[in-house]
Amino acid sequence: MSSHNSAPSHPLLDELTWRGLLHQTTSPELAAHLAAGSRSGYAGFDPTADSLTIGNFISIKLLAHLQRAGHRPIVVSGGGTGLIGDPSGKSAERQLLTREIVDHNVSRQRAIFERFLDFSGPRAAVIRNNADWLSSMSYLEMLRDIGKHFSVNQMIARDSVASRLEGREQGISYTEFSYMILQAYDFLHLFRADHCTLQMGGSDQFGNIVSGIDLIRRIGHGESFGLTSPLVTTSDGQKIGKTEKGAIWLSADKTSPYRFYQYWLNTSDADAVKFLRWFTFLESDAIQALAHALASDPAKREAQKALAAEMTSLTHGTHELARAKATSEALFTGDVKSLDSAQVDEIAGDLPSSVIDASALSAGIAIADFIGGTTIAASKREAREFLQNGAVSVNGEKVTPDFTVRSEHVLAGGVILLRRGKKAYHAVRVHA
RNA sequence: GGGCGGAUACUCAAGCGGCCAACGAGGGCAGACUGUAAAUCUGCUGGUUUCACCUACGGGGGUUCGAAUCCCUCUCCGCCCA
Repeated sequence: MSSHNSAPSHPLLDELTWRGLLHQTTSPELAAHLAAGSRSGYAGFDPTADSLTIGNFISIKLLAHLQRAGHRPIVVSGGGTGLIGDPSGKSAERQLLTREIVDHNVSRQRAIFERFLDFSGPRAAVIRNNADWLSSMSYLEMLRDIGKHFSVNQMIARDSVASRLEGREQGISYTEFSYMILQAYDFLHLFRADHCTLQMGGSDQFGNIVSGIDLIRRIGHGESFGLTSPLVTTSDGQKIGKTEKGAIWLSADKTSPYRFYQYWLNTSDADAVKFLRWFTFLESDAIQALAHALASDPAKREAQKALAAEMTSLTHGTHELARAKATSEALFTGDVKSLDSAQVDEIAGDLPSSVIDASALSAGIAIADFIGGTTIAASKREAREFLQNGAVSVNGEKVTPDFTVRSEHVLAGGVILLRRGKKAYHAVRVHA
């Protein structure tokens, strides 16, 4: 196993380098290989969920950069390996997914890739499902033709395996132990079927990538390459895209465009420029300009705004971006009373909401009771606490604990907007 | 199979008959300061009709005026001996 960080000399590698997305390559020859012709390269994705998160976005972006540099990206959905489970980076044995779930997830993820990669033209992206070649292969074939080329001595030396062998309490099953053979075989298959000569992935995939390259050298009698991106984290070492409310997904039904926009907008100063390089396709000049803007007037948050705008339009389109921006604007300026009913209705659609009967309101409801059943406060006890702290607003105006909600507080769109603290909103729809 | 130790709130981790809804740390949430940032400081972090009651310390049963704390049993986990 060897790695190289020496100066790359191909536009793709240069691009990834200045963006901070190049961790290591398997060979210094990669630049020459890319320069000599149009190549095909792939990255794999686990079908463990029916969508993808911004944690997966870096791998998607590697493929996108590859395509922009004149090569063909191949998305490999791990429909077959997903039935096994990759032990890399996992401390415990994983639960196996059923065939039905994996198939369903693979098909749902397709739609996401179509937004970031070009599926037309001479360098059209393609999607492959490794279940197509893995599931038809017999166990005997696998052992005879593939397994023969793997040394168990090397396999157990692998970090992902070694860490599981150390502690007797966790262990690793034969199934997961075999994972690396399957992934190596994927690369061989793609090498043969699609002339694919490059595999990309996160730095934790380096070992698996090298296994594939070795296998191709041994029985494919060809040369292939690997490239990894660094593990991306926030400045305080947190995983990106993990929030208390769950991961940030790339599909609107799991993370609304508004929430998506807000996630990026809330990026800390320390991370903003880094994220612009990692996640957006903005040019170096544009990012430098934003870096200067951030340094000279951080309060304006221009870098964060650009990041949020870029990511939202890229992922959900310009129409959704405009909506997310408008919603954010209205909510955070507190100026919700001047909105017309259509606008209020749209905003309410982006927020967690609940329904209340108009008749219940005519008598007036104490604010603590009103908030109790919403996402603003988990219980009435908590509601009282927030009210005591002065954390609650109704329609953009701070309220006191003795406030009573009445019919007159219903906005044009038949909605009452609640806010707790700075960022937690809830819409109550009033049913006539 | 035998011996020993353990299972406590989101996590780690005290408590070992009443002063325990349960020390402390982390996390989370809110307030102040700000910029929908970071850092810092303060408060909160089981529920309700708030100073009272209810539900909780792996499951079930028991002792006691009273148990997270003692006893029995079940489940799971760790260590040691076979």
